Amino acid sequence: MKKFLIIDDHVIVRSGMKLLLSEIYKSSDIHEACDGDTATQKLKENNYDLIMMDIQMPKTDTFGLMEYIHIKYPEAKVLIFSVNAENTYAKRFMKAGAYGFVSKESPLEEIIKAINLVLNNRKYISETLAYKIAEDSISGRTDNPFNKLSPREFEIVALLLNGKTVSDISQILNIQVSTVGTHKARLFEKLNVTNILELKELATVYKV
Amino acid sequence: MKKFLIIDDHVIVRSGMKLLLSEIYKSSDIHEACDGDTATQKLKENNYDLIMMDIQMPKTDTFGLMEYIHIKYPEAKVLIFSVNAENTYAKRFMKAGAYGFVSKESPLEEIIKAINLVLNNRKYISETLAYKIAEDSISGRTDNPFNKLSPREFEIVALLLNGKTVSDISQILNIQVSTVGTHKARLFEKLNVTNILELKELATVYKV
DNA sequence: ATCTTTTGTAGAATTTTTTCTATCTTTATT
DNA sequence: AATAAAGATAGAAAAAATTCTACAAAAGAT
Repeated sequence: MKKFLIIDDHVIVRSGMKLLLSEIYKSSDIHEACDGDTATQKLKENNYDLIMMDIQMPKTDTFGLMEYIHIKYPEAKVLIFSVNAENTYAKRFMKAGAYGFVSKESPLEEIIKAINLVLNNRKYISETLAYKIAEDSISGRTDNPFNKLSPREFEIVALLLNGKTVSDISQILNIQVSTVGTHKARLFEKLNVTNILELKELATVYKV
Repeated sequence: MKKFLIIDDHVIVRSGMKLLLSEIYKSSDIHEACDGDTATQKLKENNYDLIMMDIQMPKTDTFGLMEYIHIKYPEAKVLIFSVNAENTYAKRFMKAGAYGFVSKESPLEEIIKAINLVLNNRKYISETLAYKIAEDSISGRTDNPFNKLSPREFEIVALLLNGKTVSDISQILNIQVSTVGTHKARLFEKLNVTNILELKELATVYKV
């Protein structure tokens, strides 16, 4: 009897995922969480075989959640399930302990494959992503400027790109405004942009 | 026996929606389309009681599709089902002939309510959206929100959209920073945006 | 193993932006 | 013409963001 946790803010996506999981694993116990708080609550009370998580949720710092899960429950298997383009996010989440990364655009077979692999303790990334990562690491090249960012900086760009202000971010991340300011300045420097619109444009180009 | 068409590029969303519809209408015939081409194909071959459509799909001009459906099948009832913030898109789609607009973030009850209303030939929009639209039409119609701006405000949006800061603008226009600030606040209010990224998005939608 | 660089953090000072209130002008409305 | 609404402008106060400096911890390099 498998136990699943689905973390996603859209009720329809949760339903769809639930349906899919219950079709693959006839008798399974499937829980849902619509935000980070609910998720951590559920995690405290249960022991899941697989956690499916979206990385774009309004009130939740999903990268932080990923790290938290990985530290608190090192055995947990998290399969990231996202609408975002893989390239930039995937590597980071994998590094933070995720077991796999599938796009919501993926065909059903691929999603099923990913679920099965992860349940069997194997990591999953799509072929195209694997290729990209290999390519990057062979050429030692960071052609995507966002790869130059540190984890914290990346966390902050994501929030910035989401329209969050510096003080919003300082609250979300529980750090001082000046700290956010420093990160912001450094990341603008690294990305060679001077304002949020340029940042947005760059992010669009690199499908961040 | 109801006949439904779900147009969405995410297989999981389609599944979730399918599940939901089949739960409300026990015996129903539910078709899916993952893009505009498939959708028009399906529409040619079938007569649907309700069409559920996402407005954000990679390879599809969904606004064009909406207009096409409305012209070709004036009887068709389309319920827009979107992740986008309502304010910007909803009105345009409603004007183009949609019967309703729900956000994917909406709670289940609201989604169900919308589906039932539309099936009974009644239009549906959320209360907050209705309020916004009413407010708009009371104040100053002009469906392109940028037309609501005064000449000076328009001058300032243009500069803002160009990445200029408030103090840049005060210099360029030879007016006080606080004046620019006032204009900016008023124009954000009129356009119903809260930050520069939203402004940019709105400007893109309206090809400003 | 040691030195260097990068990263995460923040206090304090400074600069910039926002907000609030208010005045005068122009443009509608009756 | 009289009155009302909308627009352009700021001063002052308050809030937010940036910059500069600094330091400890982590990661990399030699």
